[in-house]
Amino acid sequence: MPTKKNNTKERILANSEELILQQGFVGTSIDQIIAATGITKGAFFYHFPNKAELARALIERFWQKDSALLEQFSQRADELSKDPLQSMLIFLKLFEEYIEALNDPSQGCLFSSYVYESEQFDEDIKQFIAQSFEDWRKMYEQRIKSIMNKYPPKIEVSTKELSETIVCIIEGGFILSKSLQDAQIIARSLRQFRHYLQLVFET
Amino acid sequence: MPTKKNNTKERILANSEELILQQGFVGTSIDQIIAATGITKGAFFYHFPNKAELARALIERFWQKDSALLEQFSQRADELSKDPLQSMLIFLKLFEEYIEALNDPSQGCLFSSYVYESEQFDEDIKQFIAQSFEDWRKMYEQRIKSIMNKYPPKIEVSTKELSETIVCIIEGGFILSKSLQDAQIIARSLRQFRHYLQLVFET
DNA sequence: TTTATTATACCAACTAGTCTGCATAATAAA
DNA sequence: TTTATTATGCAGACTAGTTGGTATAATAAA
Repeated sequence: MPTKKNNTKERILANSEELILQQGFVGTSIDQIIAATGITKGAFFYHFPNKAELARALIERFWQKDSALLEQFSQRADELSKDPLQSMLIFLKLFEEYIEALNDPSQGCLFSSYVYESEQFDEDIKQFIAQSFEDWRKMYEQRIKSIMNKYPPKIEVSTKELSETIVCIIEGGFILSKSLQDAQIIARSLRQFRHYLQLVFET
Repeated sequence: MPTKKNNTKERILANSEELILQQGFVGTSIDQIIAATGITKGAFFYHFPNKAELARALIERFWQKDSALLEQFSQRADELSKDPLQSMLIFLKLFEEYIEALNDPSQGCLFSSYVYESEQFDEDIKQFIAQSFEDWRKMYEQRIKSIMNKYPPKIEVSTKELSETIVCIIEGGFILSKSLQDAQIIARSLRQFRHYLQLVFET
C-alpha cells in the first residue's frame, strides 16, 4: 500500500486548501482533513508537526502555483509583443481567459482567506502574505512603468496606484465570484481595467 | 449596574464585530466575546439564543450601517450636482474622503469575512450577503445608466460590468488595506476608477 | 410581586496533539 | 541470494483543554 506514488502529503495539502477556502482555517478541523483525505491522525502528524505548519505549507504552495502561472502568462505575453503596452494588454487578456476557462465557481484566494483570519497566524505568515501582495503588485508596476516610458499618459496617473488597482480588482473579484456563484466576474472586471489602460495610453 | 443606557446587546455586537474581523467567525469564541465585553455567559445567551443568531444580527447590522452611509453620500452628491456624471464623481469622491478620514488601519468588511468562511453559515445568511452585494452593485448601475443616457461613452461599456468593478475594487481594497496596513488603498484605487469614468464619459 | 437581566456552575462534544505499535521498503550483512 | 536491521509511512486509541450551550440561582427594575 504505501508507495512513493500516492503522495499523501500533497493530497493533504490539496484537500486542506479546498476545505479551508470554504470553511476558513480555524473552521476546518484536522479530523475533517483526514476524513477527506482518507487517512488517520497518525498520517497527518507524520507529515506536519502541527496545524500552524500546515498553514505555512499551504500558503507557500499557493504562492508557488500562483507565481508560476503569472510567470507563464508574462513570458507568453512578451513573446507575442515586444511593445510594453501591447504585452500588458495581452498579459491581462491571458489572465482573463484563464479565469474564464475555469467555469468552476471560484474557490477563491488563500491569501484573502488568511487575511480575514489574520490574528490566527504567526507574524511571519502575515509578513509573507503582505510581501507576496507587494511582489505581485510590483510585477504589474514594472510593466506599467515600461508603458509610461514609451507612451505619455493622457491623464496624470501613478504607476503604484494603477498596479494596486489590478490587485484590488482580482481579490475583490474572488469575493464576489464566491458569493454570487459567478466565475466570470474577475474576467469582466479585469477587462474594464484593460479598457482603462487603453484609454490612458493608446494613441 | 444594569441600566438601559449601557446597552449590553449593542456592546456585544460591537465587540464581536471587531474580534471577528481580526480572527474570523469560528476563530472568535464566545468566551473571548464576553471577556471583551465584560459580561458572562448568562448575559450573552440572554441576548442571543446561539452563535448563529449572533452572526445573523451582526451581518444585518453591518448592512444597515453601510447602506445608511451610502444613502447619505448619495443624497449629498445629488444635492451638489444635478448632472448624473458629476453626481457620480462626487459620490465616489465622498466615499474616498470618508475612507481617507479613518486613518485607522481598516478593520475590513464583514461580508468578505463571511464569504471566506461561507460554509459555516446558514443558507439564508449566504443569500443575504449575495443579495446585499447585488443591491449595492445595482445602486451604482443605476447611476451609470443615467450617465449613459446623457453622455455617449467613448468606448463600448456595460453598466453591469462597470458597477461590478466598483464593488470589486472596494472589497479587494479592504483586503490589501488589512494586509499591508495601509488605510488609503481603497481611496487610491477608487480614484483610478473615477478617472476611468471621466475618460469614458467626459467630453 | 413580577419581570428583565446577569452570574455561576456545569456538561457533552469537539479540538489539536501524543503515544505506541505495525506493516512495508530500503539497506546492509552473511 | 538470503537474512538481519533500520527507516519510512501510517493506524488508531488516548489525553488535556476548549467549544457552544444549559440549568439554575441571584439580583435589579417596574
